[in-house]
Amino acid sequence: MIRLSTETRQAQIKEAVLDIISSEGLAKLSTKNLAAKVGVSEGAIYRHFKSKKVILSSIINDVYINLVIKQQSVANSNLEPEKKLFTFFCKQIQYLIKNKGITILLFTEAAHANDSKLKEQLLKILKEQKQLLIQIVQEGVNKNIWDKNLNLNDFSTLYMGIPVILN
Amino acid sequence: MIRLSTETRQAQIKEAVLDIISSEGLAKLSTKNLAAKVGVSEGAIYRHFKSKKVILSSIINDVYINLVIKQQSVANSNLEPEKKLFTFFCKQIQYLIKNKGITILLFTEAAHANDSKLKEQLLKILKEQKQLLIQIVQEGVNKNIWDKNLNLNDFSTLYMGIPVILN
DNA sequence: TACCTTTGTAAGTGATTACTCACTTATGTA
DNA sequence: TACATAAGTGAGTAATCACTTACAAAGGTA
Repeated sequence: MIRLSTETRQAQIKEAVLDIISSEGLAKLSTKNLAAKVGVSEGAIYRHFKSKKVILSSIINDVYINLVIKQQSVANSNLEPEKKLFTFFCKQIQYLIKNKGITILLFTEAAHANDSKLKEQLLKILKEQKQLLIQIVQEGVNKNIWDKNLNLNDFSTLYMGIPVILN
Repeated sequence: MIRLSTETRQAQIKEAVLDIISSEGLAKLSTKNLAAKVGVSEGAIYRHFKSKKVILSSIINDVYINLVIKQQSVANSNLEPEKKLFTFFCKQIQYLIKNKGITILLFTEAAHANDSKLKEQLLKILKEQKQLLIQIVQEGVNKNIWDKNLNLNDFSTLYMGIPVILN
């Protein structure tokens, strides 16, 4: 049997989770199916993650690190607001396309609402993104690029929904 | 024991399904939990529905009858396009608010993608709604109320997503 | 009253779930 | 080479899943 480090296996497992979700649906995400996809026994999964929930939690945390942090640097950059908004949006779309299973995971897991910890993680990401959007739009309004009467909050909410609709 | 007609029980069961989904989440929608909510034994559920899938299918069919049919009559009415669009939108929002569990059911069931029959039913509803929207917007464009350069398809897709975002 | 259909229940069914455990084996280090 | 540790396995676990079945009893009809 091939033996790999915990770090490698964790990455493989998380990749397999998104693979299963996007190709077979969330309902097929059983530990048995997951282990088969990775090519190890079910027990091996539990060598690298404490529970199934922790795997999902770790994936959501990756979203924060790989997407939201980048979006933060865009929002705080020296770019013009219009360019910022465009880049912000592109980063989101690119990320969701590159990690197809994530949208399903984020929104159906929120709907299931079993685990409050996962839900909190999700809300943290959405709140952070919305705050960044408001920040960008506010800057644009201050620079007279966009209409003063624009409702920051509503606009940002709408803007965040677009990737979901597309999905 | 109290005995009620199949029609009454079916309505009770469907109501209980939406109740559980909106208050506890889709994952808690087990036949055991459902039976408890209705106040009968698990076996009684199967007196009135052949399977769990059939219950969900019946609920989705109700959406078609109670929402889409009404939206059809709005689209085909003598109202002005602007008024039509507004009424169409209101009907949708009102319905989703009144039946809170339905949005979750529709979109997470589509994400789970277990059952192709349910998925077909969903797509039929979405297609029908989109077609009605295109019809309304086309009429508005023809009457020079809205810009000719409006992309009918994209606009309709966006418009349909709004209730989802709000939800 | 006799009888049939419908609605109900209690106690199951096998399948699947997430997860555990005793045990084996590979690997880096002293 | 010896050994501790980390990685992996196979066969379990109890719990839960959707669903079934044998039987009881309510209610309408003759």
